[in-house]
Amino acid sequence: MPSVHRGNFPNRQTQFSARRQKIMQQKKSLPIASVEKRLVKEVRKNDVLIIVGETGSGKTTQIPQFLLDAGLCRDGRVIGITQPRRVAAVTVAKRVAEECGVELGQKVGYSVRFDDTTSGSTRIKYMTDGLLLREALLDPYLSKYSVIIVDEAHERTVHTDVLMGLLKKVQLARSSSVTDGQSGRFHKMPRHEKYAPLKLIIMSASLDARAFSEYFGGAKAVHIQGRQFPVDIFYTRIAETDYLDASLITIFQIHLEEGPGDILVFLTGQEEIESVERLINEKLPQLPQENQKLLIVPIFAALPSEQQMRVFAPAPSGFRKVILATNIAETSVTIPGIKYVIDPGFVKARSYDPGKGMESLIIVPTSKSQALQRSGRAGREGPGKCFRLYPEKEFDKLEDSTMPEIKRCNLSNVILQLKALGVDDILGFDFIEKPSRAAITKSLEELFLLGALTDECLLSDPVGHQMARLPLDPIYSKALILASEFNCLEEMLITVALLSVESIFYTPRDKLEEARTATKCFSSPEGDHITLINVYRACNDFLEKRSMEMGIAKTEKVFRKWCKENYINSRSLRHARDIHKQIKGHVEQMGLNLSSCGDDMLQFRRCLAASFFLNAAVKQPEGTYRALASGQVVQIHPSSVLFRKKPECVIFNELVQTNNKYVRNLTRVDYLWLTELAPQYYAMQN
DNA sequence: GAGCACTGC
Repeated sequence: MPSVHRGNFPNRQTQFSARRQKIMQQKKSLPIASVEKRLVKEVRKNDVLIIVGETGSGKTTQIPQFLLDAGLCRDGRVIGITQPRRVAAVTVAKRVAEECGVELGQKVGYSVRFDDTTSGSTRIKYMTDGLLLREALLDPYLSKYSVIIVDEAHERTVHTDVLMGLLKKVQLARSSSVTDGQSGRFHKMPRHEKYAPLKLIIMSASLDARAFSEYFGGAKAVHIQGRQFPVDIFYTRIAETDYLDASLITIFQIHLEEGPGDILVFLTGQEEIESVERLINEKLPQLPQENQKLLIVPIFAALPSEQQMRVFAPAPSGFRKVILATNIAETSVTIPGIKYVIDPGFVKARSYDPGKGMESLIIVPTSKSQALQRSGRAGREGPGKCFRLYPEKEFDKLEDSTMPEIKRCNLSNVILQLKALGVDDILGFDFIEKPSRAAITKSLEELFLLGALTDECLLSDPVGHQMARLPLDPIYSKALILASEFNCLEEMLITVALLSVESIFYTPRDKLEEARTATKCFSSPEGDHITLINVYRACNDFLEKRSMEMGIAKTEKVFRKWCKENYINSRSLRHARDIHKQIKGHVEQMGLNLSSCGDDMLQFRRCLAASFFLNAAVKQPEGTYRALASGQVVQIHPSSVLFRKKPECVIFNELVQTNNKYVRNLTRVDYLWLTELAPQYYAMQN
């Protein structure tokens, strides 16, 4: 740079202090700043406090700082703040470290799976709720925390719900004034002076704090004002029969009649998004030339991240951006520039049928709070408008809030963790909302069949305890334990890592043939599990050969290139590699026998049969399959390498209901292996 | 010959 220009740039020191000044100003202007004293007083006075704070109140970043300044971290103890999502934990921690003027990982840090920045001097610790649950397995009293703040509690994720039940117990066990023998495992341990009382703060964005307050014995609730711009809500006069068509019309109506500002449309899935995108692009040329400046940007979780990033780029000058999004834009991703929201009122949600042991995704109406959350996305930067594509009287009929996830999912993992935490009576556990008896019984039964529970329904030793230690689906944890006996733990580690992530195969519709040719060289005639291992090892071999020649940064680039060339989703494969590394560490610590079966894939397939005997299916004369455990008639999913082969007997990992009932991720096995390797179960069946 | 909202350990 020519030296004459140098004087025109502020030096780093001035830049730094200018930024700090701006941060301090922003901090002071937050609605929460004026109630610091009152909040601290309430926290001191109440063991449990519910804080209702609307979007933009600053509760997540400010309250931990208030409490630290007020001296709640004395004796080296920590304020823990849980978040349902990793990104939130990471970004908020970075922001707060900056506000405090400290290096991340010192006074302020975060800890999420695969990424822990905390140190001995960390006093404000942001983390995911699932991680705190794991910590409780090692430290049942959560003894290093003086305060635990559960943020975004209104989202009611499984982890948040279990955590609240657990924290209630921990608080009771740590309070010196209470003497009871009803607090699960805690009564087995002597109450000790070193466990100072634990303060709990439950933070929620939903206006209704009643459920939380009642759950915590009538806990005090305080409200904090948010900073949200007004959003006008519009309804249709009559019910729409086709909400995709209605969305399309509304997009064009806004585009032609309303002022500048981007549009966010909430659709239920990839297919709908792609079809609306196609329809817009078909209609666009029919508009007058000057009205054709619309930029369509899709976003959903399965989209490769480079394409996801397109939503953050501003539209070219004169263009209006239309974002077609799934629920990802409701909470996980905040998109700037949105002034108009179109909400057809539907969402794709998971549901679980304990009778059939089957999860499925179904399209259902949103709840009121979800509709509110969606409309709020139009008022982040200025006043906005939200178009709900249903009549107002339909809104009144919606459920107030979405059914908590814990009532819609398989509970095996939850129950295994609770058992490991010393909660033996699952039906009697104080859930904020109790799952159905049928769902609890079904999962208890499954855990029993996997050998995790004894006849008395207690955690078995060592199998049950080992399974609970592994952060995996219980059936995969069991597979690892068995694999060490079958001498194929190396193969099984790769398999369960890959089964734990989204599909690693990336097949864009327009390049179907190329993708197929690319992945063909990995496929095994025995089934999908060995095919997955082949991909994983091919990638490893490639990287090993290359990494001798280059550094880490370059390896990363080469990794992405390899994935792209082979039509592999690099995000999924990286995730699987992280899981593989983490679980490998766990099984080594547990002293399992880390051996390989080499080329003896028969041995590995026998191990698969022994592990997944609950998920076996046999071919029927018509060519369909019968799942042995539930008796359901299923088909092989077309993505399987066994789709055409149709072997007599298979084990599978997933049974999903879409247009048909499909099984996915399968391997060919011998029916006789099942009766040999799981005789208790197959004798019972016959 | 299909189609998979979103998180998380």
